[in-house]
Amino acid sequence: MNEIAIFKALSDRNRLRIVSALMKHEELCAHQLTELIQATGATASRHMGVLISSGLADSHKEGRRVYYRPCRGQADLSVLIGWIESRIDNDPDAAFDVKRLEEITAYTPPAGFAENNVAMNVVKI
Amino acid sequence: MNEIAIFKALSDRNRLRIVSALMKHEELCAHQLTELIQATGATASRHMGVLISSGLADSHKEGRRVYYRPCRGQADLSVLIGWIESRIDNDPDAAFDVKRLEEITAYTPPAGFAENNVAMNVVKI
DNA sequence: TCTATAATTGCACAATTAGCCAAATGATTG
DNA sequence: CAATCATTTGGCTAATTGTGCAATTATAGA
Repeated sequence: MNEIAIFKALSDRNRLRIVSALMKHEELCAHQLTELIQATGATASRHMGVLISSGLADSHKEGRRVYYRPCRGQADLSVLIGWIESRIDNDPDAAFDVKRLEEITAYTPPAGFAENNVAMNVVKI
Repeated sequence: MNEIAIFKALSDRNRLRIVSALMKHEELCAHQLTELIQATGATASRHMGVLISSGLADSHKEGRRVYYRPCRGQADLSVLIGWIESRIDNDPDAAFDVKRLEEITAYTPPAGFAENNVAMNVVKI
């Protein structure tokens, strides 16, 4: 709907990392995204709010977790998403995120075991 | 090169108007862009600086005027530009700008006649 | 119900940004 | 040269934004 809101949403490094992550994994919970960008849950939550209100992501709640997905429903966005994807593929920083995200998602702890989440012990950047 | 800089550049209403204008006219001078966005020359100049350093526009000087062009050279950008174009086509606000830009370019005054530029007397929004 | 976990919201703060005015820089013409 | 025009840059302000901490809401389990 609003191009400016979309560009604004994509113009922050952490939000762009999140969008890229969602393009690869189709579904990630707030906690995983928080780990990815290495910020507080509050910050990640606010970033997700921006992505949702610009139409770039959707969320749904399952138990006490909130899961996010890319908003692929909108055909309008597919060209833009495709462009980002092609750029990301040549970006070494993004490659590092992809690897890290695999570690994060490899062991997604059941609710209530965040402290034992091995992904949390991965070296911080 | 840098997606974030590109999105940041595009996330401002006036810069998006300028980019859209450059897509339609291929070459516009600073004064024309200043009129389009109805700001001071200083403001327009800074916007152009952002667009140039993000790789979205080029400039070249002719006499005392500076002309700007979309940076179509980069094949990387064509998909993104195409997406913007398709969105703009359905935007009534953008349609108004197109009309107005035709008035502005209809009579491009020779250097030294800015005060008599009929386009300057067009109703301000 | 009480406790632990997950996410969001209120508040504060630092950093960035869009905008203007005024001064400076370039370029043309008398 | 001096004057004029076109654009850029310096300095400032108001508004926005990204972030963390602390408090709050919501959910699940003992």
